[in-house]
Amino acid sequence: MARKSATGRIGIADVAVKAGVSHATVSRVMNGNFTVDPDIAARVRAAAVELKYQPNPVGRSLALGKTDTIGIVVPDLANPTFQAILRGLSRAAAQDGYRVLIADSFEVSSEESILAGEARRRCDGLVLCAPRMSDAELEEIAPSLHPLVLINRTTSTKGVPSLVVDYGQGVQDLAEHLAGLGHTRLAFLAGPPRSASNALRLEGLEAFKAAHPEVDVRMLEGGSDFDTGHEAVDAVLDSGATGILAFNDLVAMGLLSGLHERGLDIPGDISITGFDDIPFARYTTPGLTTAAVPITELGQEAWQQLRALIRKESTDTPGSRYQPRLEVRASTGPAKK
Amino acid sequence: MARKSATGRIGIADVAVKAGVSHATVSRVMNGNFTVDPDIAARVRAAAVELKYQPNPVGRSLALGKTDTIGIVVPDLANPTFQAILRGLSRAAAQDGYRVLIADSFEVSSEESILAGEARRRCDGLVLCAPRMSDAELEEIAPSLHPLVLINRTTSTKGVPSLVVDYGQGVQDLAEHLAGLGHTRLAFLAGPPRSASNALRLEGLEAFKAAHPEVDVRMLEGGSDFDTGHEAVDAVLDSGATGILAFNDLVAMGLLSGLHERGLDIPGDISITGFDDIPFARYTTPGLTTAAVPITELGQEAWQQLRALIRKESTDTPGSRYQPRLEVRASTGPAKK
DNA sequence: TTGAAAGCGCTAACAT
DNA sequence: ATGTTAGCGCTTTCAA
Repeated sequence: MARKSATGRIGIADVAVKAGVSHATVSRVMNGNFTVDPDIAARVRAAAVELKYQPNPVGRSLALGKTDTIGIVVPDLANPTFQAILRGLSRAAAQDGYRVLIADSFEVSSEESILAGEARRRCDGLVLCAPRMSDAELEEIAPSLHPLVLINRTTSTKGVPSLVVDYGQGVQDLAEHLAGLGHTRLAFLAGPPRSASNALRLEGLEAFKAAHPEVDVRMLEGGSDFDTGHEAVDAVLDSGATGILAFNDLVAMGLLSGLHERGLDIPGDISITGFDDIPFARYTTPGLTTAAVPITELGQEAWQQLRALIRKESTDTPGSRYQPRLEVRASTGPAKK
Repeated sequence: MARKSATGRIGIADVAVKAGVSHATVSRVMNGNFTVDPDIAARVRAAAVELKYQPNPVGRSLALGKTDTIGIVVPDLANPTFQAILRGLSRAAAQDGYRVLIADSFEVSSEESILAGEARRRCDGLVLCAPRMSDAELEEIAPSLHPLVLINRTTSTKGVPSLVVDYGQGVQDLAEHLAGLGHTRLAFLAGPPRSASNALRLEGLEAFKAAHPEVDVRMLEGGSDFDTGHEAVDAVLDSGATGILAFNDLVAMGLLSGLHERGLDIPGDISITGFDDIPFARYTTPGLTTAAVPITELGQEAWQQLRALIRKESTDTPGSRYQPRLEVRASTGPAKK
């Protein structure tokens, strides 16, 4: 047996012995260094194949100071939006030979900075997805997280690109759509209080209210998942609103289900809008009117930005802004007279 | 500034200098070794805090021979089933201080063993999710992947627990349900050819056919995603079947949508069943009859098994078998006369 | 072209 | 109780 190293696995030393060279030479061959004599290189390669030798990435990482891994921290892995971002990120990173380490904060904002720090130390860069932490906290830890890319959040820290979706515009478009259908009493079923994208939606609604003083817009507390919508039925009915802007598609779907259980007709009695246009939004009953966000692209773009930072190529890219697209389906209709 | 180490980050040596002790003592303090004098320990801790020192996990991993990270390789990160498994796994592992590295093979079976090997080398253990590779290949690489847990796949290699869903029984239950509604012409819209869970479904259908010679069961080629179902409309109509067993919920939803576009009534004209009971299955039009799989539990259980292997606690756990539960909704109804 | 040796940041056995 | 030293597995200077 050729198992010599302490870990019990085949190490570079085993190959060196088998090929009758120093481990430095094995390293050169494994890394495609052409200063090695072809014959010796062949011998080394043969030995490596025979022993099924694969370099230990941890040793490599320590020597090279890089891990070829990036981290992503998300508030909730159950959320299709974050799943899509993760997918886009993973796919793009894989094409450049990078792997992705995930960290789910389960919406516990106090855990985020710890998770982010831990993930970052194991990785070459980090994507922070819709962090719930305060601006102050974000600003404090951002420098120690560099290279860092932010999604749906901005910071004044230099060199941290932000990819943000213009939720404010999206929600305005949806509200305009409802107003255009004759709705004069709207209600916004809000998202997690610490969510920056929720704050952007609120800003958008303020702009809408300013432009449409004739429309009454109520604010309802909420969350980001299906249950939130389902549990909001009473609050929605009490509000007397005929057009409901749900925080996102999941909340809208929960609400839809809850209202159906009460025997209400959508959109006959009440119109509902979502946000995100997750793949399932078109298969609800009725299909969900929503604002479509090119979310997988966002994950890909996050990698592009992060890669540039890792390669120290850019310091000047502030990030990108994405415009949602109004997607009208059957969950919205004319207001009841 | 206290930045001495080559990487530019604060290292154990910086803390040692600041506290006026050796780096070994710093290591002891950081690892909670009580043989250190309380006063000195306090001094070290103060220095660590002041310098914002955090041990480098790569150095630690190399010294300890463990990474506190596990890997998971999935055939398709866009598939809600694998997302749910990932979520359950990540959540359970996080509670024990482990992180998860993901690898998406994008249904390219030839990539799987490479991805698995790479992931495994960076991690302390691996979860291989519904691998598409051949039995021979799986058996060949399984030993080098240990500690390894398999999901929806079995192998004869010893010490590799398998968590499998009894898709055969589930599909039988669904077929029985359709037969009970009077359907005598069924069609199975199959999954990816290399999918072991597809093979299990086929076995289940054989058992069903043996028990119900009066029922005709056609086999249709397919896949695992929404598009597969959508594109199968012609094949489904040509088959003349009135009861369609889709490979999973996604395929069923795609088919549902395609049939609606052709003006067919579900379940009036054709009954459809899915598989998995993903969260969205109840929000389609009509709600999808399906076989519910406790998928998040599966991810959790995968971690329990993997943890036992990592801790070398078990060699005798063969794994677990999960029974799907028939979930009757509105997408199935009496056969047309 | 190759080997010896240093070093990546850390832990742990050993010595004091 | 603490410091010195030897690894962990690898890459990379520096000599030869």
